[in-house]
Amino acid sequence: MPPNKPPTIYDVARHAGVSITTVSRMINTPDKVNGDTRVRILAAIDALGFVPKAEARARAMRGTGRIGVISPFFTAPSFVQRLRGIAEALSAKKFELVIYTVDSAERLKSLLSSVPLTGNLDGLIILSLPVDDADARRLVDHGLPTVLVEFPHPNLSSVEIDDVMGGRMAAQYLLKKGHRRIAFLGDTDLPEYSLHPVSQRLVGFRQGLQEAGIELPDAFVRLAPYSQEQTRKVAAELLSMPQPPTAIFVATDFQALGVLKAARQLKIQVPEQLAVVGFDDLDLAEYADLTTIHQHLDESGRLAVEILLSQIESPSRPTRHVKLPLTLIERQTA
Amino acid sequence: MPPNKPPTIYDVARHAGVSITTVSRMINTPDKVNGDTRVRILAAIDALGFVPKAEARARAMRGTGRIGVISPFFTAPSFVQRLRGIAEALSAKKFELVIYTVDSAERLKSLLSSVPLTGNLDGLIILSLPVDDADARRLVDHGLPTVLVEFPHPNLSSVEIDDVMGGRMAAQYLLKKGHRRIAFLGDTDLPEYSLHPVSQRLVGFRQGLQEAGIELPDAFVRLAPYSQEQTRKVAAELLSMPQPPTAIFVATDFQALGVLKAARQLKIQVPEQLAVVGFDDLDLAEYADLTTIHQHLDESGRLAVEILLSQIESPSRPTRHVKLPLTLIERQTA
DNA sequence: TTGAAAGCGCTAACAG
DNA sequence: CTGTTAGCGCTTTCAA
Repeated sequence: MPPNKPPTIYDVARHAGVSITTVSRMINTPDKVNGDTRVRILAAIDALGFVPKAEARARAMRGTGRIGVISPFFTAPSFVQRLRGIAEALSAKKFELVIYTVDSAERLKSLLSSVPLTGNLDGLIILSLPVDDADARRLVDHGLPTVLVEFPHPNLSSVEIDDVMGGRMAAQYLLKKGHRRIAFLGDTDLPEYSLHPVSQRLVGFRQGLQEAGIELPDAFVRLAPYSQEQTRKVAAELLSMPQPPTAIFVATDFQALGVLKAARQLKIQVPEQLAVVGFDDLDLAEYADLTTIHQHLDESGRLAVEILLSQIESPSRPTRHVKLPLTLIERQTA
Repeated sequence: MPPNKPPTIYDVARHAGVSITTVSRMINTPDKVNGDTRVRILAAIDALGFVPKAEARARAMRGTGRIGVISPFFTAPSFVQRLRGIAEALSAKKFELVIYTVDSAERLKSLLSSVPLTGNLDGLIILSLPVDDADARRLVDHGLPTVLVEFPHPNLSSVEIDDVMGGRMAAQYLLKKGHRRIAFLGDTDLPEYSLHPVSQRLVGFRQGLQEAGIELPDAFVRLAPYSQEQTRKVAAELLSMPQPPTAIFVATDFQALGVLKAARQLKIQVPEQLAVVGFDDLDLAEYADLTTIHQHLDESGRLAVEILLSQIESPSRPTRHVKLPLTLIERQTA
C-alpha cells in the first residue's frame, strides 16, 4: 500500500535504487540513462504512479525550453523548407517547437500581442510576416528574443533574402544567354497579412534589364494565382502572343512548373525555344531540371535558430541582420 | 528599461525594500500585511510586471490547449502534407501545436517516455512511427489521449492507410490496361525508428498480380534510396534490361518523378512505351501529370485531430480505428 | 553513466 | 506585522 501523499522523485529513486538525479534525468533526457537503469526507473514510476509536479519543475528550470514560430499558414513549400531547418536545429538543442499559423491580418495582430505575454516562450521566430514598429517595440519591451526571417526590422535581428538581387541575377543570366524578349511571371496572392517578396524580385529583374537597355513591356509582366493550373493558363496566353517571349523569369519555382507544363502542351521546346528560370530552388526544382535562383531555405531556418539561441544566452548582444547569399543553379531549362 | 528575465519575488522585495516573506504574504494573505507596505509592494509588483512563475506557466498551459505531434524528421513531402492538415484543423480550434521531430530510434524512445510526463499536453498525435505495447500502455496509463497515424495499435485510436490495398489497386489498374511485364520500385530507407509502408504496398501489388496469374520476377522488384537521382539510376537500369517492363508501379510519388526522368533521358515515351503509377498524390503529382494512388494526406491529419479532440472531450469513448480510402487518380502517365 | 550538492522561486514555521 | 530560515520537489552543475 503506497503512502497517501503523491510520490516524488525521491520515492521513485528509493524504489529504483538510484539517486534522484538519475530519476530526473530519466524524465528529461532518457537517452542519457543506461538502458538497464532506465527500465528499473520506468518500472518504479509506473508502480508508484508518479507524475512530476509541473510547478516544481517550473521553479527549478531556467527557461521554459520553448521556442515559438509564427508562420503563414504553410501552403507554400518554401515555408515548409524553412521550417524544416528550424525544426532540425531546434531538436538538436533540446527545445520545444511551438507553431502558430497565421491566415489573416487579425490573427497575426492577435498573436503578436498575446504571444509575448502568455506564450511563455524563450524566444520567437517570425517567418515572412510583416512586423511594424509597434509590434517590434512590444517584443523588445517584453524582453522576448525574436528573429525575423525575410522581413527585416531595425530593432530586431533578422535573416534576410535579397530578393531584388535575385531578380537582377535572373535578368543578367538570361541576357547573357542572348535573350532579348524576356517576360516575368509572378503570383497574385497578396494577402495583407503576408509579404510579397515576388514584387521585390520583379523590381530587381526590371533593374537588371534596364541596365542592359532592355525594355520590359507591360504585356510581358504577368501575374497568376499561386497554383499550377492558373499559372499554366497565364503562361499559355503569354506564349500564344504574336511575338512571344523567348525567356520567362518565374518568380517562384512552384509556378515555374506551371509554365513548363504550358510549354509542353504547346509543344514549345525548353530550353531551345523557351528559357525558364525559377526562384527558390525547392526540392522539386531538381526533378524538373529547373534552372533557378537558389535561396538557402533550410539554412535560413537553421541560421535563425542560431541567432535566436545566442540572443537568448546573452540578451545584451546587439541585433544582427544577416543576408543570405543567392546562387543561380544552372540546370536544363535555361 | 523593462527587465529581460521575468522578475521574481526577490526583485519585488528589493524594489519595495522588504523581505521576500512579506512579498509572498502579500500575494497569499494580503490582509496580514500592513496597509503601508502593501501599497509599496503592490507598486513594485506592477512596476516590474511581476507574475509568479508557476502561475505564469500554468496559465500558459491552461487557457489554450496543447497538442503534441511526434513526427519523423520531415524530409519526405508526405509528412509535411499530413502536418498541414493537422495545423489547419488545430488552428481553427485554437490549439497550440507542439512539434517533436524524431531522427533516431533512441530519440523516439526518449520522447515516448518523457513527453507524456513533462509535455503538459492535452493530446498527442504520432505520425508514421512504430509504437510498441509498452509505449501504448504508458500512454494509456497516463491518460494522454493519443491518435496514431499510419501505424495502428489495438489500444490507441488510429488513422490507417491500407497500403496493401493500394498496391493491389495499382496492380489491377495496370493489368486492366493490358500490361503483363510490370515492375515495382520502392525505397530502401528503412530507418529502424520509422515505418515502411512501402513494403506493404509491395505485398498488395504482388497479390494483385498473382490473382491474375502474373509473375513478379525478382529482377522486376527494385529498391532505391529516397532521392530523385538514385531512383533515376535504378529506373534506368530497369529500363535498359533486354526485356524491360512495360509498366512500373513506383511506391512513392517522389520517386516516380525519378522514374519519369529516366524515361525522358532514355527517350522512352510515357505512357505509350512505359506506364508509370505512383503512390501518395503529392501536390507535385499534378504537375507531373502522374497517375497515382491518392491517399488523403491532408485529410489524414485533419481526421486525426478530429478523433483526438473528441477523445479529449469524452475520454470514456472507445478507441477508433479509421481506415482512409484510397483512390486511383488517372492522369497522363498510365 | 552516475551521484553529491548547490540552487530554482516560493511557502511555511518560528522568532521577534 | 515582519524577517530569518528551513524546507518543497525538481534541475543542473561538477566530479568521480
